[in-house]
Amino acid sequence: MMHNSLKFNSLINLKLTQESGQTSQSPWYYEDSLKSESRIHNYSDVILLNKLGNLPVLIKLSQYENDFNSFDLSYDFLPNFDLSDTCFSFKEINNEIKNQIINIFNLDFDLNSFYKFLSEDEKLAPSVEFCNGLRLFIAKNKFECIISSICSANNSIARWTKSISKIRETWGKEYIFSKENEINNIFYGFPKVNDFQNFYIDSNEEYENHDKKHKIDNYKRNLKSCGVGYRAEYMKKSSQLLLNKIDIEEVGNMEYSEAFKTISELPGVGPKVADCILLYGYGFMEAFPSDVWIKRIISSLYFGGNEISAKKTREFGIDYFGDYAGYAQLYLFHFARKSGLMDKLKK
DNA sequence: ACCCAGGGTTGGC
DNA sequence: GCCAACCCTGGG
Repeated sequence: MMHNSLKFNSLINLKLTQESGQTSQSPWYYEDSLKSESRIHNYSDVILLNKLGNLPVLIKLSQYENDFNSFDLSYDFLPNFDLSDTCFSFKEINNEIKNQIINIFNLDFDLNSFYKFLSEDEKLAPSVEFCNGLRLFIAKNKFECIISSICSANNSIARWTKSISKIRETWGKEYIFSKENEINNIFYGFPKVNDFQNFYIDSNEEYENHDKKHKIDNYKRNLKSCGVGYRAEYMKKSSQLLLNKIDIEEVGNMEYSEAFKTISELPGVGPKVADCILLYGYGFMEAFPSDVWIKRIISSLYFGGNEISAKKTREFGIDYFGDYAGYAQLYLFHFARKSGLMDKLKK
């Protein structure tokens, strides 16, 4: 039972933010409910309070269908948790949860100033209405974001989201909360960098063991069983680098250009994926992930329909939008999807 | 069975 | 710097 609660007063459309297909993480568990004939959207997931000994907390966010100016949060601990066994206070826990939620949903970002900026550009102005309340959905786990972004390359949103969920369910730590009032009470974390070192990537590796039992065990450790295909090798090699060479946290302290160079060293990480990791994983607002769609949109809006390269698209975005580059990318992508502009550009 | 596309990356010239 | 080849899976 969720008895602890917090309230947030910020402009945000939770549903839109959760469902906008951002690459940082799979959407949280969704269910809707009714309260005096008003519909409520509820999203839940587990977050780890890393400043409080990685204490796992089940978070549930609730927002009325038509209220984009506030949402409620309630949370719960694992059944065997006893606060008096720890040295933490409720106040500390509340603060830490609040900080993480502010970070994940980028609540410190001034949306209204951004909307003013968009409105002053007639090409961007229409996106405000389509995307009202859309915010960045920043990863709560940077490593997950890196793997998830590698998985997204040359893949479809539906497929890579499914793969990531499967990775979590297969190797992630399981958290089982009490079932009272909650439809879903089982959640999974994301496997650690260390876990990835033991994964197989090649199906031939399974047959090195003649024992049938081992074969099954090995299959369970084969990344490809999660449908990631050839990206398995990238994931494994990248996690080796993240263990031995590149410090995940350190990248966050770098200047954007240095961070871009560093994260690009990972196999399977090209310019587009690097920018996704930096934007959705680290919150580098000046990153401008340039994929085929953004390329087409920018070409159409700012280059008279003459298709420019992805590299040039990125340079244009960084240059033209500055610190709003990441948000501009998010809004343009979503606007193009929703408005039918994408279908038009495809032809 | 075949063909194609998916919010790209890699390695070749 | 450009372009083809390419790695897989799921849907038509």
